[in-house]
Amino acid sequence: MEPRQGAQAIRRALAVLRILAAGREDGVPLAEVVRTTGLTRPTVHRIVHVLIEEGIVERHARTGRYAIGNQVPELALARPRPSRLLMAANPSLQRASAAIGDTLFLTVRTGNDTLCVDRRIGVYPIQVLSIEVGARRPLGVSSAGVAILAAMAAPEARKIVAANEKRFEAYRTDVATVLGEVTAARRLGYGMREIGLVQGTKSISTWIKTPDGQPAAAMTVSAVRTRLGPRREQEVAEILLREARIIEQAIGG
Amino acid sequence: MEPRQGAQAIRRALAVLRILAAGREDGVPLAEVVRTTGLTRPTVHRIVHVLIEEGIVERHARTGRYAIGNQVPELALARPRPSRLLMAANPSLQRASAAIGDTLFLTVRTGNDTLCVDRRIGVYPIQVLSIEVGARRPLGVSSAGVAILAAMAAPEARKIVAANEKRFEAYRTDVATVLGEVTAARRLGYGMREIGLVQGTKSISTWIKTPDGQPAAAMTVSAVRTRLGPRREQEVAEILLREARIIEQAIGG
DNA sequence: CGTTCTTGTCCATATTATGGACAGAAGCAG
DNA sequence: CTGCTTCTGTCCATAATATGGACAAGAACG
Repeated sequence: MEPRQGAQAIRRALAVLRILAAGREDGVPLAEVVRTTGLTRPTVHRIVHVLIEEGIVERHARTGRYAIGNQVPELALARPRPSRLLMAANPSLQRASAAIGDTLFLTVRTGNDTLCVDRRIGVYPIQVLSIEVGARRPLGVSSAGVAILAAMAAPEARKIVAANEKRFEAYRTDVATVLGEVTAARRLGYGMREIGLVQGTKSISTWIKTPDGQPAAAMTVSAVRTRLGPRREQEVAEILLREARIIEQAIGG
Repeated sequence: MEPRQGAQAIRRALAVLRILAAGREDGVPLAEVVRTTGLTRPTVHRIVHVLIEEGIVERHARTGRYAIGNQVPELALARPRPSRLLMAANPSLQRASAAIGDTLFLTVRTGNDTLCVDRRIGVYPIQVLSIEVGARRPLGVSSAGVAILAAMAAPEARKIVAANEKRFEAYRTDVATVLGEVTAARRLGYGMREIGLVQGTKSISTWIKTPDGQPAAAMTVSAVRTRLGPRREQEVAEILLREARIIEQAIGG
């Protein structure tokens, strides 16, 4: 049912946009877009430059990198802000942040990516602030991504991981490792990474499902590893799991 | 130099998105998109449904209308928030709002549209709140649009107004009327509408130019007409003009 | 129960997007 | 300087893609 045809160019343009979005403000060089999308260079070049003319993409004068343009947030203003999820999650994030004291993230799934949409800084003096709101990563490379994959049907998770294969090497991981972590997360009931994307950090993530059973988001605690021994890991996971269920209720009702 | 070819479909998809954006949360029926874009119905239908599959557009179950989807704000997160302009304008808006007491709007130009990006409610008990952040109109139908057109080179303004012709009738105006108001605004030094989009209101707008002389935004005061007699109009215009120059400095430096 | 509005689908056609091949620019090593 | 590698940009014959006329069916209205 999915593949409606007659719009290859539009789909490709969107694929390019998603890669550019992963580059945030700094953007992405053309060659990297070519590599990660698998399109040919003339095609990417054409798409990107048309999007520049349309104001959807910008090019940084100094670096030559391509980035999401002004007009995207302008289009986004058409939607109500803040989103349903952000409103529903707000009280839980506040409670959990107060109870745990380490940095808390809310991450959504968008296509084959995870996207950080909220961050709460805790009271403990050492905070892991590497991930900012807007950070976008291939599903699978962060503990949030692993949690979200773990909450999906195994075949779908495998499909996404396979689709992201080309992008994994930039994060020094691969399909097999990711699938291993996903399996582990299914057993545990939550996602976990002993070695976070930043050296010396550890992360714990619970998934949040929509009423129809699809995982839509993950709630993550990141801290320096020594703060998250086995005992505290258990405590933190319990808080996250409890709040995740509350958020699910808030979305559903 | 402008028209790079080989991406008709992408340009068309973006034209559709801009129309959908004008529909805000409620969205726009397909037939209206067809009318205002001038594309054929099969083409619009195909584009819109591909965009739905991609998560860029949503369809409201009850009404069948099409609206900007979840994924647009997600892509927008790639950019730093708030924007340069919003930061630069913030102190001026605060000062002007305090000094004037009526509702104040900051409106940018985006393509052939005006887009309200900030609104400040004043202290006076009767406020004109019809325009919300995110409201999008064809350039020319609001006093902000007239001001922005007045700040551009006349031929370019005429071109934009001509391009918007099809959309004017929905706002009960036409090309000749708009061009007349633009000429009047050039003489006055600011845009003005005795009859606002809402009955009984009056609006005054000053333009804000980027360092290269292109108008990028407008600052508008809207109030019930009786609040804006000739004398007060003069006062308000002076405040707006002063603050507009300050914002231009802040953008330039 | 015709009239007019809407949305959705088909498919032959030609317009459009594609990508191989070529080329220049910038960085680096010897 | 020259050769090597990496990047970005352009051309154009070709194949594949997007197009839109025609048809259809549902919804709202009088």
